[in-house]
Amino acid sequence: MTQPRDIVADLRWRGLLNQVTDESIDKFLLEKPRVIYTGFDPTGPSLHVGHLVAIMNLRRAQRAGHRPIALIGGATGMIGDPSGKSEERQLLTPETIENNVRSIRAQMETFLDFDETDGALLLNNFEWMKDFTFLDFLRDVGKHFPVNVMLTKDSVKSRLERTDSGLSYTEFSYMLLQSYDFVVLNGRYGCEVQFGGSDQWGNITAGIDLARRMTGVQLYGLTSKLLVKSDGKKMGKTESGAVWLDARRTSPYHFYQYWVNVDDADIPNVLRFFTDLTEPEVNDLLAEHEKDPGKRLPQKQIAMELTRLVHGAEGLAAAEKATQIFFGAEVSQLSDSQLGPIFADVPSVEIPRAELEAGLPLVDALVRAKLAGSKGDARRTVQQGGAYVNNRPEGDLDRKLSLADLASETMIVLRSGKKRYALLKTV
RNA sequence: GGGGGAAUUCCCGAGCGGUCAAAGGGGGCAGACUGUAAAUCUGUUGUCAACGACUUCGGAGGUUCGAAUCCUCCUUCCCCCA
Repeated sequence: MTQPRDIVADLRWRGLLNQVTDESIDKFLLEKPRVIYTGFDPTGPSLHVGHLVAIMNLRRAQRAGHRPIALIGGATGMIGDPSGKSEERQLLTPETIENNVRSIRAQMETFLDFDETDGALLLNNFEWMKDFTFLDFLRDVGKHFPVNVMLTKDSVKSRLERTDSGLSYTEFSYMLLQSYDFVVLNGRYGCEVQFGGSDQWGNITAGIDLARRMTGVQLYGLTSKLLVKSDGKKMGKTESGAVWLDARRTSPYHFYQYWVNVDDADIPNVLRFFTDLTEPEVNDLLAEHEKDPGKRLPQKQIAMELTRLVHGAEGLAAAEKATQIFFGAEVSQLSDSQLGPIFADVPSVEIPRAELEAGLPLVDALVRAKLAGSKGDARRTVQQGGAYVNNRPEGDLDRKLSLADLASETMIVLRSGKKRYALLKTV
């Protein structure tokens, strides 16, 4: 049995370490390979950037020599975790959850190695919760939970202190389910450590308490910091919503662009939190950036690393290709074979060739391509000099697009402002 | 159960019976400066066949030449007393 590398030290230099349930956890994890789990509730149809740190931590644990378990909360997802939530959650239907579980399962496989013996495990707590009767649960699990202790947990307390939204018995019970998961995973798979975000502290310690009461074992927990951007917003949120890991929801191009556009102020944290780069590599990049910020080396590195990890080499190539074409010089004399692959990847619209032959007003084209919310909006963009056709600025309100504007056999590149692109394809 | 207050555009928030498509701020979009960054400055921000027209101020009616502004009922929320 090989000795694992120091995962706790790794998390510490990355600035990810928030709290540990026992200071000796680093020794515990150095002694021999351990089984570590993190839970993911299938509240959405896909994982998003908000989940990424937790996933990366499991990945780091695996690379350090441990065995990670990604637990999908098919059961807990039906209840809704009150931790960090200010209001009662809307319950999801079982069908929705089932669908979510399925797609999350697929995504998880790109981050962890499930193949080798003792490789990562992907489990669903619905498996052991589904046949657990309410009476049995109350007798076997509930009995070990003193309500007065539960009431002191921050996740519960903060909700009770609010006058405008209470806490239902259902959500109150969430903690019991997650605690029981830990006990089950320990019993079945020898799992002894739980990782989670800082909002999971209460649930993790509750699980450790439960295990001690039910089986007498000593389990460990570790929470990581949540990354908040310099502007105080959550990482991975854009105006239009979450940045998903599912290529159908957030295309590799957009995913890549999201990271290229990370604020300078957030660069150090993003490098440490989201990439596998080592401490010297990170320091080098930061030093380079300091010398010549204009090159935006770290941004490009981050975008490259993460796009490759999430969307594979092909996804990265597509994203880079699109970036290259768009952010290069004037676009012309391209071929469909060059533009084709990125067509699906950036916002695109198809228009009948006849319309273009007849002369399609630029203003209409901008609206059709969703680069403008209305014709008035489109007019404004044009008037203010923010409209581009094939990267050439167009300030004429009456400008009509014609066949002569095609950048390739069938496509025109539209752009609004500095970096919002769309493709127009004739059919 | 009784009494009082509120609901305005993406959000917060001002709003006199006509001069209200509705102050101001935030956010968004675009321009300048840059580095596809931040900060800053500028313009813009209901819709359209656009010097005009149409649709908006919780909902439904009404008063009036004219209503976001007044009246009635309804819905929702907040506060005070029981």
